[in-house]
Amino acid sequence: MMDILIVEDNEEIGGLLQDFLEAEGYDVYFATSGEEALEVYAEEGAKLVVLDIMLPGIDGFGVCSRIRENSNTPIIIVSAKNAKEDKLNGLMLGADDYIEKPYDIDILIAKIAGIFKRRYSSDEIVDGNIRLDKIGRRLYVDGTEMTTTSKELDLLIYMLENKGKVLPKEELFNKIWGFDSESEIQTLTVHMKWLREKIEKDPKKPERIQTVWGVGYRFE
Amino acid sequence: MMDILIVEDNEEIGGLLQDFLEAEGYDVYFATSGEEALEVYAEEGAKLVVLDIMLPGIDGFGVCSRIRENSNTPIIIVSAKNAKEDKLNGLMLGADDYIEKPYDIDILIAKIAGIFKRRYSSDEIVDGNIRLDKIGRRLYVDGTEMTTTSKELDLLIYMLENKGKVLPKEELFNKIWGFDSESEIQTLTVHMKWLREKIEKDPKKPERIQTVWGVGYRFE
DNA sequence: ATTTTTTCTTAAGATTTTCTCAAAATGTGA
DNA sequence: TCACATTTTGAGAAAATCTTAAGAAAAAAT
Repeated sequence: MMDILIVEDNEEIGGLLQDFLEAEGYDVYFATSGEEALEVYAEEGAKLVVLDIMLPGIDGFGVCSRIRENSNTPIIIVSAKNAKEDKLNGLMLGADDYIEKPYDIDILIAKIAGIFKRRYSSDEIVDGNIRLDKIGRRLYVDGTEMTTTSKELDLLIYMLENKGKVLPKEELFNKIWGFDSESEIQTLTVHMKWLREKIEKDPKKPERIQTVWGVGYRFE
Repeated sequence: MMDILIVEDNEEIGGLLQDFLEAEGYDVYFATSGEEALEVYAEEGAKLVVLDIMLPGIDGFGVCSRIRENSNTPIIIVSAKNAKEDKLNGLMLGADDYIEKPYDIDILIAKIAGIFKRRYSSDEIVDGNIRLDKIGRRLYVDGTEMTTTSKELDLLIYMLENKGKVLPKEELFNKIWGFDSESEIQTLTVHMKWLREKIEKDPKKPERIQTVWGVGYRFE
């Protein structure tokens, strides 16, 4: 199943949008008509649909209701400015969001990211004796809850999501503290120590958070 | 396809940059206008584009979006200092990185190397009884993991990627230690010894890392 | 406003990696 | 084979990097 199905009759707009979304890491299909969209959707499905209302042939409402017939795939309706009727109808049909043309690509990307996050990002990571509830921001080790600070949890999440990779200190630091942080890189190592105390059996001999000399850390 | 396409209207800066990058071993083309860049790009393509934003005629953003239309060639945006808007726009348009003018050539080279590494080099090298995980920076010999130091691993990677070639000591040394290293070339031979101990069946009779008398080494 | 919690800084000490040196071993060409 | 050049090797020194602890600063909660 693809990530995003774009339905848009203007090839230029659709193509550009496709590029942007692919740059964000989504698997995108771009359909230029309602017919094509429904066909592709029936064939393969999609996690989210970005749907222009103004389409030749079957219009956006038609596509929306057909998709809604037997699924609750999130749909973002795109339509010309001030088409209030569109907004009403679209939302009535169960679209998840609505955006006006011409739209700010940033906002659309943010909306999409938000939907993906709410809908598809697993809220729990389980790895060995570690269970991490991302939504509730709680960490369980061997079934018992550990209190963690915000930074610790962010760090752990990032490492869990990049298990097996060597994560250079700079990368970790930039991801968690922001590339423009004023803090010292040493701060990272201090947080690592605290994390180790919480998740390692023997913090003196870390098995999960391994240090890779001269480079950074690797989560196992 | 060339390695790097530089787009920069200042001939002096661009020419200098070209020299530096060619010294790093890249195949570089230097275009002085957006038009020329797009033409050359359409003709031949490039693995990476270093793009100045301020250009006469089609500006950098234009070039960026045109290139992005049907490719995801990595793009590094170069722009005047503190032009946060440029940064935002550039990154929005799908640039992979951003660097401020005046920039440190070393940093740009590092960014480029990073992109090439992430984008165009595979994660795992398998060769005979050796398996090397570049992402995790781990070495397996006959299936069992060997601990390696950073330099050892760098050396081994370089040799694996240049299998069969005679690698002069100076070349190896410059690649791993940097041409401006203060260390003695002897250091290289010490590291070779350590590597041999890790990957050779009989380190006294090396089969993989062969000595080429008076020149350097060759990996078989 | 005060307390509590989190985050950051710092510096000493521990650890690991890297480098240097010189003797021993090996290869090369006359 | 011999003299010479180059490489290998081992041991220890030096340098770099990481860990840790303790206290200061900042942020959040009460």
